[in-house]
Amino acid sequence: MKDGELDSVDRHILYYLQQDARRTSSSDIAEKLDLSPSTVRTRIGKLEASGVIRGYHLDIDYDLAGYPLYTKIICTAPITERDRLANEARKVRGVTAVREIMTGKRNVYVNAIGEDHDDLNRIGEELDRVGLDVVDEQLIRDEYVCPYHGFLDQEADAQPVEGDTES
Amino acid sequence: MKDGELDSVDRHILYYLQQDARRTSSSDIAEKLDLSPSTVRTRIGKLEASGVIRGYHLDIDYDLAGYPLYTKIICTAPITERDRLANEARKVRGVTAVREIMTGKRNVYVNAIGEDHDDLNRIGEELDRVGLDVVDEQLIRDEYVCPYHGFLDQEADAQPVEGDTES
DNA sequence: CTTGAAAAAGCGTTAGC
DNA sequence: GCTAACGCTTTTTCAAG
Repeated sequence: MKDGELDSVDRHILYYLQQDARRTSSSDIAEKLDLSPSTVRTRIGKLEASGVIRGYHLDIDYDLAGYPLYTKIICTAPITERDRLANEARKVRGVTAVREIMTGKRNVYVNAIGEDHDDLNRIGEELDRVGLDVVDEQLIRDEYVCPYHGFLDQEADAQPVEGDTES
Repeated sequence: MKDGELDSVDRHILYYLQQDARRTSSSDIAEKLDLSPSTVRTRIGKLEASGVIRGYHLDIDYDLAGYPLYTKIICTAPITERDRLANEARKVRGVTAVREIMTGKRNVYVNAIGEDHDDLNRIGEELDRVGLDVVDEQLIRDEYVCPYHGFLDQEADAQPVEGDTES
């Protein structure tokens, strides 16, 4: 599938899947879009095959789950190595996300969970051993993931979402 | 449910759901854990009710989807307002994630998708209007989400996969 | 926590518009 | 590319042990 070739149907499918990727079936989406379940199933299959949909993940409240040491580790990597090092970072036990930043010295962000302070130290050391230069580390107090609203009304605007009437 | 009261079964369930939250059924997990599907379903229900599982999200390759302007906006908020402002930031169109950092001046991280550069400017302005002080903004080149391996062998290590090697 | 039934829902495939 | 319909598989629900 070609890049950026999502039509309105695709975007709506992504939107609805974002809400509840586990319990929203093709039939549910088909109903909302006035399409047949087959069509939605085919579309989802293509979105997965093309790589637009990379997977379906859990949103976990790590704090509630008993892991209070959720941290953001900011690193520096040489541009030529950034890609490789970011990939190495993913393998470090405790790491939950890696983001590569286009420019600047703080160009690799690693989210990680430590079971205790020793474990946090270990993660930092392993990142260092990989070749990443740890320049900062901060406790994440809270994290909210939001669905991207742009899938809904990117071309047709002025479609207010419920919520601006909140008190 | 009480905090940090996850037992081995709960953690394994979280682990398997992390892999593919959409297509991993209770039965699949039950089979891997040598439990009945009912048990797994009950556990998942409790994890959801307790808030440990906050939701099931899509992992989207925004670049492939035709949204190349995936950015990280770093903001400063007064500690006393941080919580409220972070919540406001979630409502800004284009925002896909908000992270509150415990300490420091760079204490609110916002991930957002802009449709074009004007759109990025709008997002920055809206964050500013909300009361957040934008101190930095960077293009995210790539993002990888990883399952937290700690769910598997947090107390007993060197155990690659779940095994019923219990004596 | 498990079993075992019935009921429901999803899915893949086909053929056809 | 979308729809419809078939049959099959799977999951869920709900009883009870």
